[in-house]
Amino acid sequence: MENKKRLPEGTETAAGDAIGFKPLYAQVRERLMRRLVEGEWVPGMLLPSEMVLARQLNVSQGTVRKALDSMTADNLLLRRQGRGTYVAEPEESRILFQFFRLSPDEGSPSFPDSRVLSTSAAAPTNTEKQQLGLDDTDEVIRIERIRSLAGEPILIETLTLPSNRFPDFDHLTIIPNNVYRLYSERWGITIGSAEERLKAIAASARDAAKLGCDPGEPLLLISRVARDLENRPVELRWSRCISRNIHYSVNLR
Amino acid sequence: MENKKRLPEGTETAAGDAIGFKPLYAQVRERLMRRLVEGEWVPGMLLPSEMVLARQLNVSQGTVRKALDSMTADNLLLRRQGRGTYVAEPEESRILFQFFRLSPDEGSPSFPDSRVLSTSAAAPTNTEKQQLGLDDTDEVIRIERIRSLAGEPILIETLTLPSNRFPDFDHLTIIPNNVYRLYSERWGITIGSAEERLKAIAASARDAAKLGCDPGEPLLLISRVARDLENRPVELRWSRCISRNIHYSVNLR
DNA sequence: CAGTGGTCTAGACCACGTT
DNA sequence: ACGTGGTCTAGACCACTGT
Repeated sequence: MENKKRLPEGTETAAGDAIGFKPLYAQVRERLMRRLVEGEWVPGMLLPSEMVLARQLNVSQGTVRKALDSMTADNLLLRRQGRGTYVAEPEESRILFQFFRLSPDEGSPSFPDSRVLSTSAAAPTNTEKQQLGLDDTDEVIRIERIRSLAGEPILIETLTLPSNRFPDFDHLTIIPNNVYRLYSERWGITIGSAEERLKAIAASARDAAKLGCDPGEPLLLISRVARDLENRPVELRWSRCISRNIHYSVNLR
Repeated sequence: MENKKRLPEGTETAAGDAIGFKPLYAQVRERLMRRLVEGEWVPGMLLPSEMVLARQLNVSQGTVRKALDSMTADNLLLRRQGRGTYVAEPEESRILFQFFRLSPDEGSPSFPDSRVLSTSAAAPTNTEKQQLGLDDTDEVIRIERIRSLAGEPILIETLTLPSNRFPDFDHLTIIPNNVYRLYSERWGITIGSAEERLKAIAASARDAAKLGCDPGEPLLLISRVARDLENRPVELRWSRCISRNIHYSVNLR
């Protein structure tokens, strides 16, 4: 029963290096992540079984399992007993659960409709440059849309995308409701995480007109930075929401 | 190498019962949770080592580890290599990280001061009865306080507690800033989780006066239901926050 | 040094889903 | 019947901590 030595491959350092060692399962996770990022495995695909991966990577099944479990915890994979391990898909139900935190005060959450007001290309603002990691030569795409629940407009939002990550965006004839599925299918960009900041603001005259509420009415402002699997920011989102009959929910554990 | 049969103890059912089996590690977790809930293990205490627990419970070390890992993931325990496993304490730094999601727009988050405006006992409202699971004979304690960051009042909040879970609350001379530590030390109640709902509202005349802002100014309303280790609701919190220079942050993963 | 949790392996059986 | 992931065990070595 030979015991494999820890050899962080690709990161050769001096022999006496006392720090910076990664557990084997973390190295396995990184290898599997690379296969996801590079598009070798696409959403919906069935992965090789644990035993096969273990032989491929020359580690034990238990170590592969620990890596797969960690990726499953991050909603990147889906495991089903008796069937296998699949690459997670950006379906509405999962997006709804993972990235959409608004629910009606009475009743269960559902995915809102959306109507695009405008799409345009522009030079990024300073904030956009900073949050998306762009420089002066870069360009962004801005999309403004209104989203409704049960026919009632509930929020107006602006999406900002870096043009270089979304080539030919302007060739699109329609922009679907579920943009994360679009990012995945059209450009192979998987949204893996996001940070949101919430504030209460007064409705601007413009937003009020679009939403059909009074100017100055309190709106919930949700600012999102969404990141891809390599943790690079790929979308800014700035939603202004009428929270009269709707709330944003958070679980603290 | 005998293989232990799964015998969900304490839940005897018909022999042919095909459903409702719990994995061993989940049963171990429940046993350990009972020792926490019943106060055998108190915050800060060093738990027996994995090997000792494994012998006590007649399972392998790996199974104990899976239970301990799961409790550590829920912030109930703290594990330190070389030292041991400790019961988590409600210190400010942990509360700040786990239960306090407000940060200044510029700078790092910190725990706000608080000044109590009033404490009173009363009959619960219908909402309170429903959310705390009380009936007509029960009574609640209400605390209203203002919290400040860097001298600036940022929010006013109302706490509602069921009197029967907090006997002699009115004997308290002072109510400390960190009430979760108070709940733990005085009544042995550990807050394990909470749900929050956020909305944007207009400041009432009364809140505006107390906070020193304009009536009608948009405020972030945060409604919290906090639960103990047995998942029973033990605190309602209704915070109205000036979010001009402050935001509520959420990570979506 | 001894003791702790952290990692890794190997092999077994179980529950589930497909064939 | 077969292959999958899920659970459980046992034993080994490593890294960290305090003596």
